[in-house]
Amino acid sequence: MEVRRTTVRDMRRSNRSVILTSIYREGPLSRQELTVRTSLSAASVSNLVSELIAEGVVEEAGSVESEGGRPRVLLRVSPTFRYVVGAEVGETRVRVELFDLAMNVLARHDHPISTPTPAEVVKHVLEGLSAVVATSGVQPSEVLGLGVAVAGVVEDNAVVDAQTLGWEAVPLAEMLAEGTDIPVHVDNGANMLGQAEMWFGAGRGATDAVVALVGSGVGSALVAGGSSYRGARSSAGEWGHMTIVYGGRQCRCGGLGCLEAYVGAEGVLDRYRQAGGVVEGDEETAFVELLNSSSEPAATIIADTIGYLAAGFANLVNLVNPERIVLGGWAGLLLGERYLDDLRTEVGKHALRRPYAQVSIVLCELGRDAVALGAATLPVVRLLRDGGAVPNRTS
Amino acid sequence: MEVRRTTVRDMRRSNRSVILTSIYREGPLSRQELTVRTSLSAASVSNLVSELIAEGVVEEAGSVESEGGRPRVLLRVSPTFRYVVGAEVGETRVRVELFDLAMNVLARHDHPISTPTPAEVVKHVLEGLSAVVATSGVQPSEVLGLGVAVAGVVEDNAVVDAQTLGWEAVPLAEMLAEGTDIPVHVDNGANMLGQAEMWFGAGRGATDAVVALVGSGVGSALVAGGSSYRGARSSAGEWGHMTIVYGGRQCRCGGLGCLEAYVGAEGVLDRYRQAGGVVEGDEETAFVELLNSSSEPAATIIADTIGYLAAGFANLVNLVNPERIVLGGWAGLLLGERYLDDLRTEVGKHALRRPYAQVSIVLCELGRDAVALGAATLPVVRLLRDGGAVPNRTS
DNA sequence: GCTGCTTAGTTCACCGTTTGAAAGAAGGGT
DNA sequence: ACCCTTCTTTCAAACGGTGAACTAAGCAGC
Repeated sequence: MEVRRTTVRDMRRSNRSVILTSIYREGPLSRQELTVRTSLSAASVSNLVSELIAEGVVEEAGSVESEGGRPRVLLRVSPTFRYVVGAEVGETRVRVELFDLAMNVLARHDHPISTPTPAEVVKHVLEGLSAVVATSGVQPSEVLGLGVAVAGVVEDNAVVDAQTLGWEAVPLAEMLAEGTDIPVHVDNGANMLGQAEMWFGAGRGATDAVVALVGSGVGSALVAGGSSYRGARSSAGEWGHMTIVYGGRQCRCGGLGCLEAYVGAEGVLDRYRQAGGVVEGDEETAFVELLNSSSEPAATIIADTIGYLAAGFANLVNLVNPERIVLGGWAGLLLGERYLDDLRTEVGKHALRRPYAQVSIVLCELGRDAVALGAATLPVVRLLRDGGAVPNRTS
Repeated sequence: MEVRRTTVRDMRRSNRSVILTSIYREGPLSRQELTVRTSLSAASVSNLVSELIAEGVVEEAGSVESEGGRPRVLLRVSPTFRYVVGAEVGETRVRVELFDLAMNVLARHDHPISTPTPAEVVKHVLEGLSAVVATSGVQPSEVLGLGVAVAGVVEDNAVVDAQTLGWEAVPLAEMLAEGTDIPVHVDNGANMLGQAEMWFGAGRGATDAVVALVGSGVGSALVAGGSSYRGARSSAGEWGHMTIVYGGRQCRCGGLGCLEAYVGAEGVLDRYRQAGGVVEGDEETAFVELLNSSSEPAATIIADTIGYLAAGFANLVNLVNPERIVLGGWAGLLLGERYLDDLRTEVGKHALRRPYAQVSIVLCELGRDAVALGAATLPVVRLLRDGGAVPNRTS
């Protein structure tokens, strides 16, 4: 029932946000087009836009001739108004990237890690932040915010639970804030990858979608009504541990018959070995080898994997009725590149006709390096929501 | 990205809506309490409330002494300001009920049906509408709206697909509107039952919940962020056809291993028969008999059913991270009354620890007759959303 | 009954916001 | 030079929320 009062000032902020968001998300637009899209009056658009231009958030970007009359002046969010930094805390590295508001990478900094403590991660992220700011030549005061993606459950900017890192109840944002004046946002890695795909990849234009990530493990990001859905306590989207074979294979989560135990790369290779298959090397090369193998057990395992994955997709289709499912993750991409059509038809066998007919199943476009990009959108989201009002910090 | 402009009049409507909704949902409140809850100024609350009182939407309802000062005057939505009608189009009957705004039933009208055509349903609903209006003595102009619940997928007030009725693409609201001046809303039956539970039953206070309905078939209503989630095209919540045993029992939807094939009453009885159990009578008495049986096969079937249902619940818990799951439907209630604790512990075996710890699993409080009640909330929702502005009709 | 105290609700001048109408600006055509 | 079209800005008017001052309504103590 979260209804909020509105005051006369909220109105202006809200309309600034509407205009700024339109300009940012729907490319260069003229004031005229803005009046149509936002259904604000031309007077208000003019008023608000001139304010945004005066503040430097928006700039004019050429003009386009109209039908016989005065040409329209195009507006865009000034890419260099502010900059944003995204960080990916992975299992093997900490990557920090600095972007302008058009999301061009201006600097990158990687640091290898292995089973790091929170303090180490904080140190590496802050080092990376300093490094990318320094190499890009951007003033620290021009950095709008730092978004950090972590592989774990994140509640209120704190990492509540990150099993792969062995973390529990780590106030990461707070810890980072002690080392920088730049506003810090922390969020879940899968959601950030999903966010990147939704804004810049295969999810563009969709409002109800699922970004399904299949790697060694399996997860997903849910998008409902245009924004990320996190459930009651930020842990929604745990698609990998959905029971799909009641009483089936043991999963590392302790349960039986989880989807992850069948379609996660680890589970797939394990099933392959049990079927007599032989694989060597690290997980990824082994997985590729399996996919390229022409042996009988390999073919069976792959077909079964597609079947299980299809059932997992069908469960999503039935339950949340998305308009689009975006398949990603390194193993998901490897599978999808080869068997996307099979997957689609298999989903049709498990899903209800109507929602199946309404969903399109596509592959991720951005690859797994988009996590930092997704994280960097966090400050941008905030900028757009606040209508271009930037927190004034002393720096 | 559905962002909307705000005008100075939207503001007033929005704030009227905030106040009216608070009064309606959070019981009798004083102006003083409204200023706190809505964070509006006392001046605005006073202003808006006096307008609402002048229009008759809100009325004063006694007063409560405060700590030593002037007593607070309690406000409530006037139960007799307008009336609403809810209709349930079931498989065996059309029930129409008329409520005041406090949702007291003032009149009821039932009509038995069997495999009816759309035209017949329209006729019976309109007859029921006339009947309840007549017997209650309410003026037709005082009826705010008619909500109709149908067992099928409803998109934009039209029944898109109702398999049990054999309907496809039936513009039900339009057809009904030809026979009455009262505004008509049509929606899915499971969602309406969920809505009733969320407002008046076991779902009160929750913002992220699932109402799980187990009868002969299995369905659910999803509630996300305080309002019903319908997915991209209104068919979200098809929980019953989630694959839970890959390659398992044939389901009537055509798929294999759907949850419904294991925990729907039909599926349960079928499994019982296959295990050598003998049951007689109609489905419901047979189901009760099975539950009351002390035979070995019955015990096994029941334990298995709880297990499957738990896995289905766990999938919800993992995927959508609700704060509450409300179990209903006639079979669900029969099971839940006996085995709710077992069910809870079984869910714990299939779900991830964190989201499991955050969810509470409870039983429906309203029984299955609440469908019409839920449908009747549709016009109320609209009234609250519009801040008490009623469509002025000539009647 | 009067006074003082406390809390609830109302009135009013003021500020900020959107808006329609009118005016202005910028191009093309003749 | 003039008119036409289309985009953009200016301006007075209308409207809504707010803080501050004010009124209302109860209680307690004397």
